[in-house]
Amino acid sequence: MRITAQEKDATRQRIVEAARALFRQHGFEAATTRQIARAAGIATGTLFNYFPNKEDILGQMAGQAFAQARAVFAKQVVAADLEEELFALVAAELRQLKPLRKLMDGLFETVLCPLATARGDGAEVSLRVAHLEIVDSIARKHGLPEISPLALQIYWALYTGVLSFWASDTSSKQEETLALLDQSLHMFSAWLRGTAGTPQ
Amino acid sequence: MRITAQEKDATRQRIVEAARALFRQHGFEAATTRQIARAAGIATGTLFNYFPNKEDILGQMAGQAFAQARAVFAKQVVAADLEEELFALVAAELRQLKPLRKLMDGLFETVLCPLATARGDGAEVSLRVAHLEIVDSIARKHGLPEISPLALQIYWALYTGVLSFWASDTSSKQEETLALLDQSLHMFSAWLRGTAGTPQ
DNA sequence: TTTATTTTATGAGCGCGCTCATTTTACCGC
DNA sequence: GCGGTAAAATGAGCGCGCTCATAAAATAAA
Repeated sequence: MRITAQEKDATRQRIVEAARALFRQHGFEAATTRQIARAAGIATGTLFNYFPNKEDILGQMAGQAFAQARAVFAKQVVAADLEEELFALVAAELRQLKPLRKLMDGLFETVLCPLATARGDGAEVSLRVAHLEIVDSIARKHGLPEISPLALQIYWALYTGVLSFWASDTSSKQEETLALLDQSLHMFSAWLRGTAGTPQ
Repeated sequence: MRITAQEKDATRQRIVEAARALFRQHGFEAATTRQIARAAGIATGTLFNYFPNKEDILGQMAGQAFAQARAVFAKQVVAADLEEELFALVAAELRQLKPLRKLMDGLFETVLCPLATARGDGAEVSLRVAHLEIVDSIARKHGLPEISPLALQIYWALYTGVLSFWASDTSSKQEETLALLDQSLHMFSAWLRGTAGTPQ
């Protein structure tokens, strides 16, 4: 029973869309994998042939949003300095993630949790690594030598801090999140400039 | 069946000690509430008369460690500046938390997760609020006007970043964590000084 | 076409955290 | 002592995420 790649992808996407609807309606925790499977027209067990666990379904949705954000970001005008460009990057991500905002708690448990450092389970790492690679490339473009692992660690802490604040930011246009992001990046890039010359 | 407060406390502590042993032996996830209850000499259901959920048992253990750390910190010599004093505070916490280091993943899911901001479920908030209150009092003691909610948000992001890095820091004396803490606090306090005079 | 082989789908079943109707226990006034 | 009462303990049971032995389906070999 060999099946074409497109058929598999179609099923995967059916699962994701079924999950999207149920997550929106009931929330991440309350929506059950049995419901999702039923809505996607497959058996419960089959769902786990396509995704290793429930959280990775949400991870897939988030991954698509992040990919979209990167695409949007890639073709927009280059900002003047590092700080502004990082701001634009994260702002683009938030814009794409907006429909998933209320589901972010489901993502923080493993995919975006700061602990995602060293366990290397797959999706969680790829989201982190993918983002940090862009950050690194932006920094390089602005003439910074190389961002140390420690600096990336600090950046990631601030980044997840912004995301988690945003997840429960109910202000109309998320101005509070943008203020937090602005200040975080301001502090970070000032610190980066300050330690650029020092050894390590 | 009225029971004295000390009897309740004794049972609570028996549960915590049983859980401590089983968590250490099997890890947080693998140790089951049935095992813990059996080891503590009570029925499964009874356990949930003493703790609302499994994670709060670990939360209790962590809470005791944090309280101990605060006690140690309170009676040590005052550091010269804000940065050093915050460093001493967190270092004291890490020292007390050391036996729980491998269990930290169980704590990050809700108790220490950056999301703990606005949900206000109890233990998670009290750990956060308790720590931030000490930070605030230290800052005041060093003549800083008042730490804005935004600044506290940034501090908490950095703090949880340090804790989560530490949770999987296998270097012998956690030097890498201490370096991260040092740099994080250096950046934060420099930023604090820089924005102290500016309007918000 | 028939048989063998491999891939995919299936859903009963497992152990989990946790609940709740019921039973047991400790204390009161008499 | 002895019911009455309220607090606390109990464990069968629930629904969950997830597994895995089995069935079904698709291809390859004959």
